[in-house]
Amino acid sequence: MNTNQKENNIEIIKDVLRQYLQDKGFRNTPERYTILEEIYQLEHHFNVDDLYLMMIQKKYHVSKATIYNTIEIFLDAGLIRKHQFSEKISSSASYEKSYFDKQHDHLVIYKKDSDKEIEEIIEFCDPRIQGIKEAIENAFGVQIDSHSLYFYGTRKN
Amino acid sequence: MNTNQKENNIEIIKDVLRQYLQDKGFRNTPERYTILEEIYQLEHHFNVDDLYLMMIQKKYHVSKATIYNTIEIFLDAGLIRKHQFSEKISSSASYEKSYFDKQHDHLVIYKKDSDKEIEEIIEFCDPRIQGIKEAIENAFGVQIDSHSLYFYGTRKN
DNA sequence: ATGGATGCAAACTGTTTGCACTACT
DNA sequence: AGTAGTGCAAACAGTTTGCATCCAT
Repeated sequence: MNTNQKENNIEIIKDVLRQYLQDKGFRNTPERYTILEEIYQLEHHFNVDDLYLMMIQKKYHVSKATIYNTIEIFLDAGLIRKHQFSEKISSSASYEKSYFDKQHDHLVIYKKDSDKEIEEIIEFCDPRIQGIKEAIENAFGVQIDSHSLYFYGTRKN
Repeated sequence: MNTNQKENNIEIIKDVLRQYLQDKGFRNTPERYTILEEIYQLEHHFNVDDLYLMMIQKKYHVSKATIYNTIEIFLDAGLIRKHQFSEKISSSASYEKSYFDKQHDHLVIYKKDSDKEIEEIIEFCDPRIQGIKEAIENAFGVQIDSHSLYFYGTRKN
């Protein structure tokens, strides 16, 4: 993807946000667009602190409260996804931009003999999960809106 | 399952713990067995606070620190499993006894229009997940030790 | 007797909240 | 002008940690 396409994509994304804010009757604050831009420049997962520090470095004036608030909005708008990679409950949530990606799941690879230190996170997409989803919907009479699937393992030597 | 079988099961479980503690060179403290008994009397998911309050009510003298410590041991011994049902990161972890169960996954049903208030948690077991697991193992050259799969949805009306 | 395990309380961390101020609409 | 949204700091909740004491080995 070249630079022009990226710039173009950012505009699309901003339009999505603009539309969403309008539909919900929320305000068009500059902070929301700035945070969105930052997120869509990231290629990998990030957490709130990463994002906050990045923005401080770039001399943007945003508070963590606003980042948390904004992230809620982006989640609801479908612009980002939330993950909890570490099994440690007190570790922070991770996020990733989601608008241009298809839904995918994650393989968490731990370092060997390291008590759950994460070595790498690989994304994958197996269509069979759709079959399971439909089976569950039928079996229990529910409408499934989302799922999360994580595999945890270590590298074979 | 009748009462005799249950009592029998508890003895089996205690033996598993005894063996585990011995193998690891950990001590046979009464607290560990008491907490194990309490957990294995529970039919549903529980969190640390539930367990702590239950034990206080029954006049056992255990601290939360010990419960947290003990739960780590039980997890490692495979006697319990850990879950994070709520997508809210700051909500507590849930646990369940695991020794006699087969691995299963969870369907989290939210109350309609309730911003993620949980109505019910249903367990299911779809063998297709094994196929996905094996595909991932082969595709990425990893050994998968565990997985977690959650579906999130609402009841159909 | 020795040091692993416990109880207690204080510390910690990620997230949430209250409040005064700002700036969209 | 009115109020949603912001920044800041304090509060919060679940979990972890430090330390004195206890007890399994």
